[in-house]
Amino acid sequence: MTAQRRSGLGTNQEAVRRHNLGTLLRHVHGAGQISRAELTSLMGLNRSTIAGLVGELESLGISERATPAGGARQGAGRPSAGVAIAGDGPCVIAVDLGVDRAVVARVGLGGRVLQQAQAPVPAEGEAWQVGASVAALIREVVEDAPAASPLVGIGISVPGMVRRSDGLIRLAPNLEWHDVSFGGIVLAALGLDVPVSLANDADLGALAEHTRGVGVGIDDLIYVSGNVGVGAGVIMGGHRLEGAGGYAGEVGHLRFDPGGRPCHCGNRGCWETEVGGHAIAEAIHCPPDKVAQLDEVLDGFDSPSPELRRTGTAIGHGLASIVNMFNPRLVVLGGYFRSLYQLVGTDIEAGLADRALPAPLESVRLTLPGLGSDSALLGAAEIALEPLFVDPVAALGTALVDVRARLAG
Amino acid sequence: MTAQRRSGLGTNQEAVRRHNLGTLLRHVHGAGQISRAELTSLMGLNRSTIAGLVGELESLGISERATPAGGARQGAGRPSAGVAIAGDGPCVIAVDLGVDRAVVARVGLGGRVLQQAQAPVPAEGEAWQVGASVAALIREVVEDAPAASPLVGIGISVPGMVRRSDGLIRLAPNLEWHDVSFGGIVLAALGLDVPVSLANDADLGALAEHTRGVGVGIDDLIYVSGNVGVGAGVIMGGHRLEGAGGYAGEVGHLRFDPGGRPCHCGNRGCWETEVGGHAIAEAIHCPPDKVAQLDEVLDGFDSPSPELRRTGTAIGHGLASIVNMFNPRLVVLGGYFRSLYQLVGTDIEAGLADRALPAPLESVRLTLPGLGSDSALLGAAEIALEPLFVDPVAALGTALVDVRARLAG
DNA sequence: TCGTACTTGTCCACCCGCACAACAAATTCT
DNA sequence: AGAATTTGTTGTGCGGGTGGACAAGTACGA
Repeated sequence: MTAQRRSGLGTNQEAVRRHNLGTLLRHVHGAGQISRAELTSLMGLNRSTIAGLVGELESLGISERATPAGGARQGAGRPSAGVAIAGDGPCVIAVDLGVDRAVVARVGLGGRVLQQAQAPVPAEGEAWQVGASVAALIREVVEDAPAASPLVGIGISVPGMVRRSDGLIRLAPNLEWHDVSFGGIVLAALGLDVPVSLANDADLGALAEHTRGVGVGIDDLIYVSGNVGVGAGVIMGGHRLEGAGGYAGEVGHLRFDPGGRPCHCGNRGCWETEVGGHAIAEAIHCPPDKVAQLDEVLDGFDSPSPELRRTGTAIGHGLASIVNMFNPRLVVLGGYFRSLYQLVGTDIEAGLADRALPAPLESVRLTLPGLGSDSALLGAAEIALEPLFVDPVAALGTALVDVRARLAG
Repeated sequence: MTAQRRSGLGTNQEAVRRHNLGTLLRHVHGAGQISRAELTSLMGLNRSTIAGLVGELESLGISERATPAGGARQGAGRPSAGVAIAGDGPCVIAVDLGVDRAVVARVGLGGRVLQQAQAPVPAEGEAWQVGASVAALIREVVEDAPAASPLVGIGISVPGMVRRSDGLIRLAPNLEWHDVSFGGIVLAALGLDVPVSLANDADLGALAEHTRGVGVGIDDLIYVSGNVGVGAGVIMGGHRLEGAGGYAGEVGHLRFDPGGRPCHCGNRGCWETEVGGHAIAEAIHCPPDKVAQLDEVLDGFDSPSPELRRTGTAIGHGLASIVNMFNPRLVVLGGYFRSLYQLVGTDIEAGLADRALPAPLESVRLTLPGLGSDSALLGAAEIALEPLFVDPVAALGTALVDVRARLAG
């Protein structure tokens, strides 16, 4: 839902104002704090126009005037006034639903995590149980929220396939969920009605890394996440690749070896059967019930075993297909691929270099996430914040004020 | 480059006018002929605004008033005046560079092919030879062009990987070209200086099918082209997927069978080694020198042989990986896949259904191109026309008037 | 220490472009 | 033929970005 699709519509002047106000807020959000002078050059608008927009943002209670960034002051001239996120400005709830635990945070503009809480998720938990657990965490997290701070929405990261039209969880294999309307469940448990956005964890990882991680300024990147299942979030040309239903990026089921092991999807030799959590757990003789904590197990290794090195090569070979398909500038390795990259990075790189075409290979770089294990959580915050950048006024109109009181009552 | 990437810029009112004029022209271009009433509802602007824009288009010599579309007239009320492409309106040169022949056309707005010519391309021809040949075809094609019709640019479809930053042909395996600046070569042979755009043939096929083929109104589609090599053009969310360097869509080198045949790319068992032109030619015992005319050979078959059916299944299996990755709504089978789809379509469909994930599978459809074998040519015209839709006034400013005279002199 | 140069914020008039309303024109329906 | 309907045309109004003039605030140099 990044840049809304105005497929062929004209632009009237009201839309201009909306767009400019939203874009300005996006810049403030991206930088956390920014001077009006920088905004004028970034947006290519006149000083007076920026002044008007900043004034509107302030009167909406979103931003506030900041002292001219005391630090690096360069050149002569009057210092430019800073625009900063207001202390009790709008916020969102971000939920990272993992296979074994849920993390919930209240996040403000600028990606600031204001409160955070987490709880284990019972294995094979019913959706409504998990929903109740998440709702409890949300109550906890808004406990200290200032009454003036409006809640714009809730963003939820899901380890599975999410239909983009309505946020239905079509399939979350490792939660054993089919067609679950988790957004509705959480809202019902809270007794609230705010906009809820759900998306795949890898998609959100990509979004977060693009907005405030290693991918800032890089418009073609892929976030490959190893989390029991293997998935990818793709950003191309600065936009999220969603696909017709929202299921794009299912790289775990790329054909890898037609003679390979059977996959839970019904096929044989999917990439996931080689580099997925269960395959790796088996390779390093890790008990199956600890697959969810595979990254911690892997972090315990200090030297790569031959099995792990083979896995690294397989990761590289799979990445080669991905790189050939998408030609990204950056591939971010998330989930337990993080740990693996630190252990057998050279094997991954070698496997990639061996199988990728020269042209896409020369411009691609592998890297670790810049946000550690918070990528998906912060990505969930981003999609919930998104409406603010499309139309700040409208988004604040539908936002919820004094959430704490409403949840108490 | 559909909606240009104003990455974070603001919109001033000059940009509004540009955008609206360009969008209006895009609609006229898409429909060929359209009424002002339709334009008002499509663009969501006021009648009078549309009137102003249409007036500007007419005074630029791009469009002209048309009688109210004599045909289906519905409802009461004054009939709406039509907007049609002007007879001597702007045009472009489209070049479809094939492995064995080059097709050149002069194409006007609305995708109308005004003149066309073609010539064989010598096997292993040097780039400058091919360039001279193409230049001759261009001269031929502008022979009868009205002097008033400005030439906006040249678009060239290339069977290979094209760098998007400058249009350099990095690799065209079946022409045996490496790092060829074909655009410059053609311009030099013509002694002209007009904007030249180059792109991969599959990318352009996707673009053309999306603009005026079977993919009209479908924003997530893939055009898979079998043309000696196998490539794909991807349109997602209505935008071309280009990738960092412009090489996205190299599906021919997806890993298909690690124990398979060696591929010219240096690997083993790429999809192309199973379903590429040479593999198919071998399977049906077609002499290697007729690979370029494989579609004609295939059209000679009236019943599918077991070898072809196996190939069909392999195509389906490969498409499954593509569908899992991109989740398109439509997959268009171009090149000799057209002939194959007519022969062994059920095997292709079965192979796809067998291997794709349920969620992406349920919304995807396979189909033949709506533009036959002209997809790439018309796509080349589209990229050449593209600047007109971004800023008609500027594009006409750089256009070349009275091309015929200039080429003669 | 003071003056100059430079950059930015603020205020103003101005212009551009879209919206809106009123009227005229053209066609269908009754 | 007249009513209803839809659209083109025209003039006015308004929103919003632009640009200039001036003030404010800082750095640099004498």
